[in-house]
Amino acid sequence: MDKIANFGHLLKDLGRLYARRFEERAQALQLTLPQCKALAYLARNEGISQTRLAELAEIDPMSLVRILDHMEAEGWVERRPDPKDRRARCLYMQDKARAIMKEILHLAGETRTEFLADLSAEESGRLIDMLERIHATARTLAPLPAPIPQSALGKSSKRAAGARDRSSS
Amino acid sequence: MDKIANFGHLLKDLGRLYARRFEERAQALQLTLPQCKALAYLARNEGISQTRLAELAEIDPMSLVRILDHMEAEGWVERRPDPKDRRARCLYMQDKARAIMKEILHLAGETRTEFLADLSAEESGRLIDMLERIHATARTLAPLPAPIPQSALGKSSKRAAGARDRSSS
DNA sequence: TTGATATCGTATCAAACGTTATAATATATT
DNA sequence: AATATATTATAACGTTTGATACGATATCAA
Repeated sequence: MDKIANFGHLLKDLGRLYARRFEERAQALQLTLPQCKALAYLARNEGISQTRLAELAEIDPMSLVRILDHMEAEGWVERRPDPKDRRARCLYMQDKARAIMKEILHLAGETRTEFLADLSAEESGRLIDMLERIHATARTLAPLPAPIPQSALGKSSKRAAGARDRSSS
Repeated sequence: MDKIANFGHLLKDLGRLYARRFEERAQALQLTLPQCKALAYLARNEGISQTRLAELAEIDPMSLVRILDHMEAEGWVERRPDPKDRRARCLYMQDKARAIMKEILHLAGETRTEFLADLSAEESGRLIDMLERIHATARTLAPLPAPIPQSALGKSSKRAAGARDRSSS
């Protein structure tokens, strides 16, 4: 009936359920979905910097820091100083991580299959294709003028950019 | 290439972008997407309890409490004691909220249109239909045995159900 | 060189989310 | 009626997430 406001929630909720399900399967590995994602990209690009990995995997750099903090502490990955740039770190997988990459891909596949069970292979393909198209569209939207009704200058009164509620299911 | 682990992130990220975009549009109203969602369901069911609204809108009851706290403080909704059950509260919209329901639906429509711009009307319909099917599938998955490797009884050592990282983009 | 600006990684802080626990009240059972 | 159980709403807590700011280093311009 009011699918209108629901479109966004549908996406978000599905993302949440997918992550939860994947992590249920991966609990033996003690790895979260974002961690596995970072690992998957790192596997194909060992030696890159955090910034680069963040770009490739489209993970917020600050989030990546935290992901790596945990994975480093658990011995999955290693941060080595970059000999060319003392600011940067080069990222490497530990053997422990290499050993389970196949398992991770397997779990991801299982989870995806489970979610797409009701769709034909063709539908699944179209779905992912459409989602990617929307994502591309969505990522190029950022601007949007920002009204600024009346209090244009000087006045720094009222609710500037305040703190509102953002709760959800 | 590794769309595998990406499926979940795609959904989650789209949900995030959608909410952000909607809230950009709705900033004049100072309402978040979840708040608008709650309002939309309440509009069609004034007088219901929080539990009921949480069910209808599929919002976690605890989250709904917080959403209502804010909306009540801002004068959008009202919590009245239920004469039949002193535990419960009956929810009502304030005139202030009634006045902007159309606007909310309009903003939601705009946002949705914007996101689905690259898809034909038919594709959009199929997309939402598929997402809903997946959602239905996903919601019935909860169980999954939970391994419990060896330390079955007594032993409450090591990582019980600990705190892992969960960062993301 | 020196100084301005950009970049890399991280700390910090607030908002949001989820889980579990709890007070008050209602319902069911004996 | 008396007791046990369930339900409604909320509190309290810990974790996660996002935004901003910062220190260190690199790069560019003069």
